[in-house]
Amino acid sequence: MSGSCFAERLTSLVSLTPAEHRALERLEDRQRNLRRGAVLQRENDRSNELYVLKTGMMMSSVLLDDGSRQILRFLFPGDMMGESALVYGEAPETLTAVTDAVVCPFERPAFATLIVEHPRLAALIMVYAQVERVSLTDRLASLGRTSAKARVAALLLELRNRMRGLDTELGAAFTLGLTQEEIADATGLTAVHVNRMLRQLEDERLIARENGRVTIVNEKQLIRAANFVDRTQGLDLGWLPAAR
Amino acid sequence: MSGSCFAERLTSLVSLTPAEHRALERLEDRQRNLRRGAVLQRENDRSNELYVLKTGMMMSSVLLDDGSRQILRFLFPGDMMGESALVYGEAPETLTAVTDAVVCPFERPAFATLIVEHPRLAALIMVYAQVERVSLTDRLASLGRTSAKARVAALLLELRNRMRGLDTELGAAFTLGLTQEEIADATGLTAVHVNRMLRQLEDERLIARENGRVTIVNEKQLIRAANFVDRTQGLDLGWLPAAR
DNA sequence: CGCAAATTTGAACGTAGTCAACAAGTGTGG
DNA sequence: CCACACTTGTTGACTACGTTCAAATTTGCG
Repeated sequence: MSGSCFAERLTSLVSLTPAEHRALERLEDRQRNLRRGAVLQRENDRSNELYVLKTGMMMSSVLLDDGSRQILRFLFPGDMMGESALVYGEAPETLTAVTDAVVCPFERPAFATLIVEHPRLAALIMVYAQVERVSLTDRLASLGRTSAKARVAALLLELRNRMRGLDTELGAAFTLGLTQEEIADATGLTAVHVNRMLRQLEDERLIARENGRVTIVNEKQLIRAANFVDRTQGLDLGWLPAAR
Repeated sequence: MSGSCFAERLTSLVSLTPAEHRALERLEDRQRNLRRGAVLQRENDRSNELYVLKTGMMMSSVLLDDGSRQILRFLFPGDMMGESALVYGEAPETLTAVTDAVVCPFERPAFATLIVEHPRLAALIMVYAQVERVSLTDRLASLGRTSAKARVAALLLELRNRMRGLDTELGAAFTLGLTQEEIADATGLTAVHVNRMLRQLEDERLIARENGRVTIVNEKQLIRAANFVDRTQGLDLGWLPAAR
């Protein structure tokens, strides 16, 4: 087993060569611990580093000038963060720890070296960027064209599926780890309305709740209510270049 | 001047070597013409090809099962399309010609060859993927957290800026080339309400309209009304690997 | 235990959607 | 050349989904 979280993520798609493992481990030779609520990168601040999330959950968000917040994405162990440092001198988004977390920062030149020496890893990074892009477009369609109930249901399903990607034991019950206000900022709703939608989903026996724990009671119906599309199937990586 | 549209786009960031030019030209050795409304790639269809848009305007969209549509992105000459074929066996989105258009299709192995032989081009492709991702997150925040008026205003500004990227002569007036229904599907609104918002922007002297032509009358105020962030400034590509 | 944060619920309000009718523009075939 | 169908744009009246505001209750934490 490699010491690299990012490598571990990639091995779910292809098995890596020893040289590739070593290259990825170099990205994670430093660590930084974050407390819940800590800000790793702030919008409009100078940004030179990228990160791999090692443990915990984080989120990326933007703040509008009326003070409202839009959560763009939730991040889990093995996710790469802060790629916008590859493009923008100033960060376009804020990275915040949702739970206590451990991240591995690395510099842009290290990234450049990686893609020169390991073109297959470059390709795999592009693959993950695409997966993330499609997830963003699914959320865009959710915000643009579905009801409040559907958006909340879709978020629950997305988070459950992502958590199951890390812990295949995970069943129908899981701990959200988000406040209703955070759910609201992710779905483009108000906390009050999120509360009503959760209650409605509960009344309809699609989910159950105790404290922060959510149980998906009727997954089929929840998927329908959410307009949810599962993107974890049907990946096709036949075109990848040879490994080094 | 290179024959490649994509190369032309990249040269606005860095100047390319002759070898890089040649490599990009190979991606565009075939052409296909599309009529307005033609579908290049349909959601859930098998997808093996990628494309570079040569002339015209296209869009990518998804269809929800209640029949509503969300437009994800508008595409302009030099944009790469269909990158999801790098990941998914079935296309997650539909590609449609908004105007008559010319596209250059190429196969996934050609893409693999490109990034192996030209790591700096791989890096530049990642850079553009990031720019596109940030544009998507801006739209996500727009749909999630801003008013109908702001969303319409933001779309007008975004399209104008993208068109100006191609034609630096372009002033305050430009031809939208979209129906109000298409604006609605891009902003998550109804065509009726888009009409009202355009009228309101006109009544407030932020824009003017005759036929399909829009003139930005008061850009400063329009930017404020739209909560618009211009991302064309502040790019930083100092980390790029050496060219081959 | 005591306090702050988070959740829950109700009532009133407002933004955007729905439905319907009409006008203007566009292309087609008789 | 005009009649016709069809798409797009425009406007009004009504509806409904989600927001706002306020207050009570529960939960978690020092």
